[in-house]
Amino acid sequence: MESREFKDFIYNHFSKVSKAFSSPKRFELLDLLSQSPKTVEVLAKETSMSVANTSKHLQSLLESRLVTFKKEKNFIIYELVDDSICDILSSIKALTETQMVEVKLTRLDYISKPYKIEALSIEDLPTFLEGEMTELIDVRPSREYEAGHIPGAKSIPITELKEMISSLSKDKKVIAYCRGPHCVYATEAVEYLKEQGYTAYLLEASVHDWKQINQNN
Amino acid sequence: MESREFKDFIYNHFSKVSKAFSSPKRFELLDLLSQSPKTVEVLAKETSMSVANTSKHLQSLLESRLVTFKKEKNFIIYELVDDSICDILSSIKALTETQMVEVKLTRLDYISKPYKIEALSIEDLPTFLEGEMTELIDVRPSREYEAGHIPGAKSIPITELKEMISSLSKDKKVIAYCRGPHCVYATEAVEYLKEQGYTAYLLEASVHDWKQINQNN
DNA sequence: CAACTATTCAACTTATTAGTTGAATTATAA
DNA sequence: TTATAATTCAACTAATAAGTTGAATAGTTG
Repeated sequence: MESREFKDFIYNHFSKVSKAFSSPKRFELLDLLSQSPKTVEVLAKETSMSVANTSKHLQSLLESRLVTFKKEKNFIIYELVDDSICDILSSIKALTETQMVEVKLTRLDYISKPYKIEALSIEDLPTFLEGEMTELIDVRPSREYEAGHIPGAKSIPITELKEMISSLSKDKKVIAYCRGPHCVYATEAVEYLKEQGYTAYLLEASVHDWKQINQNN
Repeated sequence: MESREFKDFIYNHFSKVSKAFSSPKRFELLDLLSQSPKTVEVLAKETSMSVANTSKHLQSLLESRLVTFKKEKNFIIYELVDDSICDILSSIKALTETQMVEVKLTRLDYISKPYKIEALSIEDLPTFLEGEMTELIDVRPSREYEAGHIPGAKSIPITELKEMISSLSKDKKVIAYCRGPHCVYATEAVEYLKEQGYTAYLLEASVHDWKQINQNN
């Protein structure tokens, strides 16, 4: 094997894996799967794609070995093969925000709502949680909560916030988090909580961010 | 702005950055630039592309803001905008090797040569360097050495190894490194040194790997 | 200024990709 | 076994990307 042939071979493979991230919808699929395993149907609904097209994307992700699936009843449940994919997703997101300022601005703009929302970073969390006067809530779908959550967090899916709000005490500060800074569930939750007279904060971090920082303990 | 519209906007941008990595030649360009800034001509030669095509790829990298350039005389020198790009490159390489076994096998196969070569990992390095009986050599082009190298390493570009070999003592163990495990310069160097009767080892790591491990000191 | 060099642009061909729709497959449950 | 629900396949269209060649531009040096 010639040197050039060898290089072409390996760079072809590197780029094949990179291609998995290079379509907006496929990136979104991987991002959703980084929260928890999901069925084709759920993925199609969340990404606003046809089921057929979702399936096709999943096939291509299978081919580049970034996802696997398991069967359960007559559902096929897809999941990421490796946690390092989450790291790659978040490095690319971070790079995008630093290099393409418009993305950061759009996000901040989209998140700023009539009620001023105060955002905490993951480093602030421990000090906030000290003392019993705060409550941490995870507003993602319950499946994602079950697949992994920040210790001490209570599951209140955004879809059920209205019904479950009474379980939260107005004497406590409420901290809401969701899939990460590019997901709007937590923003919506904080907005609603403030409207209802709660003291609420946004945690701008994902479970994955939390894990990365706390992997040593 | 609607929720779907917002998602489409940000995922479009994430994928735009990812697209930079998704062509084999562009990945190779980024990989070369991760070693040191380079001119269009050098990049074209190293990747076996026409200058026009190289330029076009560089334009697209400029557009996705992964590279910048500076002018020097009538040369245009491209460089990466951010060190985090190196991290992304190496995560993708690592993921590719774990998921696509054929890549790892091909690399190991390509590297195995008539002379059995012993490969050291970056963690082994400090113990090997203790005592004055080893010599660490950097066999990349001198420009890349100048842009950054492992402390204590001596620059002996692979192209000049024949002439410079006399500067190495046969009483010392020689450790050679290059751009990383997917670059063959160090392998070729070790092979040649062994033929000439030296005790030589391959360091399977890049300067970037070294920096990552030693960033705290 | 003229000659030269490095780089980019423009026009074009070929190949690849995203997405649609409707039919086919597969597994479960009645 | 049949009906049903989940998923995939196949055929097609429209859009995008990679690469080639040759001309254009811009900056340097004699």
